[in-house]
Amino acid sequence: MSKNKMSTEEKIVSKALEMFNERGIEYVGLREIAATLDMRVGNITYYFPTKDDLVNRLSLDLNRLNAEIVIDEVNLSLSKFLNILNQVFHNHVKYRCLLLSFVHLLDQNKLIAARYESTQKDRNAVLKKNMNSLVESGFLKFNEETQIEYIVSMMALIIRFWLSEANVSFKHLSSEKQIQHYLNLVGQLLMPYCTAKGKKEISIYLGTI
Amino acid sequence: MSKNKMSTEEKIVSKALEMFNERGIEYVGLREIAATLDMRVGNITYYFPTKDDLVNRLSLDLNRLNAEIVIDEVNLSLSKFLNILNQVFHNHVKYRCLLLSFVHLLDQNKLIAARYESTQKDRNAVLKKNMNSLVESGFLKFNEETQIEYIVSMMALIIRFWLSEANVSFKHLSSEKQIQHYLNLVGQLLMPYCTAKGKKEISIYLGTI
DNA sequence: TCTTATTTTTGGACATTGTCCAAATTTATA
DNA sequence: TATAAATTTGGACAATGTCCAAAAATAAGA
Repeated sequence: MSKNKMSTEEKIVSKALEMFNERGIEYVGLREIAATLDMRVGNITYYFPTKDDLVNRLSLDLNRLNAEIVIDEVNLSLSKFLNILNQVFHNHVKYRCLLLSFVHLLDQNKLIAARYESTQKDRNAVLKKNMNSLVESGFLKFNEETQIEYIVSMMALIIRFWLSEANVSFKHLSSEKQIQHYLNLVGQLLMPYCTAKGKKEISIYLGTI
Repeated sequence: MSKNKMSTEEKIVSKALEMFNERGIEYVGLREIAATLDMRVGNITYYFPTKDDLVNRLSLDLNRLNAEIVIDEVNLSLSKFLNILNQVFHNHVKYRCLLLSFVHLLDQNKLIAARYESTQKDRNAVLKKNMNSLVESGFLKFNEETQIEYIVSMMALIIRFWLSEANVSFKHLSSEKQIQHYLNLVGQLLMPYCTAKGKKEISIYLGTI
């Protein structure tokens, strides 16, 4: 992280993320970022012609970070699943500015909108596949297909907006405590559809974090 | 709604809501609103010194609208509860611009933030009281107190962010269909904690909307 | 090493934004 | 009708994202 060997572009990206996270994308001007880095605005627009391009870069970085999370689909357990969610939530905190501007970004930033469109269906499909894996390994049990759809919808809602809600309702709590709370919600969401084995593992996982 | 007998202030509020809903609060300039109403910006700032004041006015209007919804706390049933939620969701659609900018408004608009702070705890308390009413009238049954807390947390999340998610995931659906979807989610959320009587009423209510 | 390209950085312009205010106009009051 | 108050105007201000020609710094070729 030593600032010396950072390229100009890296410096801009890094500082922009820092300031955006602190005060919100919409409320940090490019000139402020430039001033902090002791350069002029035009220099930022040399690397990122528009602010949307800069924000899009951050969005790509978050995507890459999330893509690094390995999902063991064959041997999936409930604790592994919750652990993956835990990692996703931590990435969200690192790029919190994006999640807090989620709605506006999607109908303002064409670049991000286009990419999101193509990945969101995949995400829900992966969630659904994970639930089916957990059924097969005896952690979950559903009576109807609609119950899986319901669980997936709820999870999608939590994953997309947990940080937004935490930001308005649990601002006084640490990120760690916030994540704990929403992991707990996911656990309780799954509870009614757990086998005895599943209930046990959730309790253990939630008890140890 | 005839435009003639509207005062200047009413015209501004009405047109601002219309344009904000259409394109987002942050992306509609005061000069655009003024131009549409064939007046100058200064005229808007005469009634609303800052844009925040104008937005705050809309927020107050939404609060008033929601306050008009009558909650029969003594004879509450599940269908009545879902019906109330239905009305709230319709009000949200009318003031959609506010809900879509929810996060930013709360850490940008001091006026709205202060008011929200004082009402949000009440709202959760009301939700909790409603759940207890539904237990007493034999619609719901909880084994532990934590289950009620969980249900209330989930409902709060849905109520605050259903419109945001609908805006990114179900843009192609009509508002009516969107509301239907999220009422359904609430129904399925309650299902595992329903008595036979409760299950029946939810099925009926969700089957008829 | 000197010259020529190429990349990077600068400084200033532009239209637009929210905010502000003195002057002009309209409306109400006495 | 004369005076006071409320409303509307037009123009200013600083800050925003975007853009571009010229200057500076770096790399490449001789």
